[in-house]
Amino acid sequence: MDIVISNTSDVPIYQQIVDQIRAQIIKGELLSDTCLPPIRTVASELRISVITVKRAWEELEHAGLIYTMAGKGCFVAPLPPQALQEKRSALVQERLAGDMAYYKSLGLSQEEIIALVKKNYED
Amino acid sequence: MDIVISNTSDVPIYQQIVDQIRAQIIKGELLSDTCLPPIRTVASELRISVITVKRAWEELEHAGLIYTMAGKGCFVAPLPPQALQEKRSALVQERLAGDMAYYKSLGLSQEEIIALVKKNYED
Amino acid sequence: MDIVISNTSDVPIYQQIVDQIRAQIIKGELLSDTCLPPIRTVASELRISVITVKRAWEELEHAGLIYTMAGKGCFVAPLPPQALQEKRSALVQERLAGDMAYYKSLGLSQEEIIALVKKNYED
Amino acid sequence: MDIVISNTSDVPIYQQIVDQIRAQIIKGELLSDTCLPPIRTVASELRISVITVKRAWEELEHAGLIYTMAGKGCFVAPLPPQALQEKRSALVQERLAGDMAYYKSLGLSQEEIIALVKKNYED
DNA sequence: GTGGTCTAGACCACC
DNA sequence: GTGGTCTAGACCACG
Repeated sequence: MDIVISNTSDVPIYQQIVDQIRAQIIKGELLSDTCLPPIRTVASELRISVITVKRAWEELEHAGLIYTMAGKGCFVAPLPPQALQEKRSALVQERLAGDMAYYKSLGLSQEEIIALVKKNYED
Repeated sequence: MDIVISNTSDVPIYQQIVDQIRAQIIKGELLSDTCLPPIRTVASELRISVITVKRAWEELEHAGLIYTMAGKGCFVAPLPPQALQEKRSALVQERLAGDMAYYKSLGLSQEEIIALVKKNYED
Repeated sequence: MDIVISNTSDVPIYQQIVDQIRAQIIKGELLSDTCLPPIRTVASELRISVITVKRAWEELEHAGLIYTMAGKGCFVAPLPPQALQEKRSALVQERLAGDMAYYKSLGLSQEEIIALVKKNYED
Repeated sequence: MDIVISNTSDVPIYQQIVDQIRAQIIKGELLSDTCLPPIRTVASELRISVITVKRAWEELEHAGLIYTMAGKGCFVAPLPPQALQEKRSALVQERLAGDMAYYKSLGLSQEEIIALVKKNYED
């Protein structure tokens, strides 16, 4: 598990975990039916509460990205590449809408946004 | 005052107000030393508590965008265009950093992001 | 009348006026029985409300520094030099107590305070 | 928490709290990453509203002296001694300017002020 | 358990 | 009329 969390961020810890696991699944870094580590292990490695990890796992299960087998553990859901692409698009689209509204509210033109993207993408 | 708030948004009401007033000041729609409407008026128009409006006004004052004259009202701070530009850039830069990190974590290339911006800017 | 007021200060305008007139009387710059200018004149010169000036005059009268003759105007009270000295001492003493408490609460030694006074007196 | 508040003072309660906590941090009596007591606890001990304590905490956070971890509590910010010194100097300098202006307006010489400081420091 | 937000209502000081 | 402060109480999210 490659997860990095920030205690000072305003994003809830469970959300940070969800975001990272989800991204790994969508990008194919976590393959179907791969077994996720036990929540206690993750909790101790990240030095956070088991409850928080459980909350993240629940969100992922609810999103259909993982499934639970009682007593055995949690596994990456068997999703076809197409389904992963759709989920990715949905996430991107959702975020993009808010972003465009924000930048436009500050008076940025399309060209300015693109210029900024080019300038800041590598950081 | 052109303010629109959403009770269902996960963004706090006072923050929505801050964002909109700030944008109007930065874009020059609200000129220096313009008197803002009394907090009670705004509160009744938006059908929210006076306290919530006051909270927004406080944030704006703390950010140096407005100043208060007790007993008289609140006014747009006299900021030179350059200062407004700097504030705008700071806001954009701050948001952009998080955005780029998010899109890159989902595996989007620079070209994909730009294509999406072009496609969704007008909505 | 040599009065300068600041609208942005957190000190109430009427208080600013009181402070300055009081200082002038105590220092002997305004002599006994001198007639103060009409409140309307002061108000228009300072571009403030008549009510505010009246409030200041009331405070000064209450402090025994001026007296009012209905229909004629307000005059500097005839106070012996000794009384003025006492008032000055009282004002100084009152302020000094708060100041010492503040500086001590921040951990400044007597020597540090004196050094700062020497350094900043001329500004 | 060593906090003493006065209901009769003209200084707002939340400001009294801010002043005292700030002084304790600046003087090193509250060390970095120390967990402050929950706002509800402080409120009940001081017999004031939770809101008032929260207001004080907010000011301290805005000043960079403490940081908040939602759901966990508030902690003293990890500031190097140098930063604390700078904050102390800033506070002192700000107050000193007003003090010097006040004393000079009453006609006190530098020597008189120093004499008064020596005389009243111990009280 | 913690803090974050919002509400309704009150009292005060200043203009 | 204005804003400044404080109160009591509620609901929510996070851990």
